[in-house]
Amino acid sequence: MKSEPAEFSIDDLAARPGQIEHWDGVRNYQARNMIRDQMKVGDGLLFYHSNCATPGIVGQAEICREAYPDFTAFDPGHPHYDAASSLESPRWLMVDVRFVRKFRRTITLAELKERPELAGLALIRRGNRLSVMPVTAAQWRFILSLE
DNA sequence: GCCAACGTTGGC
DNA sequence: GCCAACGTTGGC
Repeated sequence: MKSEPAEFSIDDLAARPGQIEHWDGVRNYQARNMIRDQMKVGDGLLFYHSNCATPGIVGQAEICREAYPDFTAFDPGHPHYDAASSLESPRWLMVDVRFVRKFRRTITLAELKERPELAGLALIRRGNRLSVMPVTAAQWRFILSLE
């Protein structure tokens, strides 16, 4: 799962009460469907810092609440407001995530790209800008071994 | 700041 | 349904 560290970093997550935060702001249908259909309590996730000096994977968290309406879409004053989403028929969903650990170092995007074992990783496939992407068990293990 | 690679919008 | 215009993402 991607986040711009200037907006919300892994350190921000670690500093939250209970080290839990709702993952709001996903406004892409493909990403929403993954949130809705695939994320289960206890699933691990890799926390990726995007749009920053050193983009890369910085740590690990886990899903602690399954999909529910993204309430930031209901607030006209919120940057993620969407008039087409309502309490009765919510268009956008989010999960809650819990901090697990921060890596000793950032596993950089450049490094991920040069590893043949990760050639199929959704994150590095051309043009993939989704904020939420799947990781296979083998990719997961390999990425953790890089730390 | 540039620009590729998207996704969305809306006229037709 | 097509597609041009536009907006966004995000690496570099």
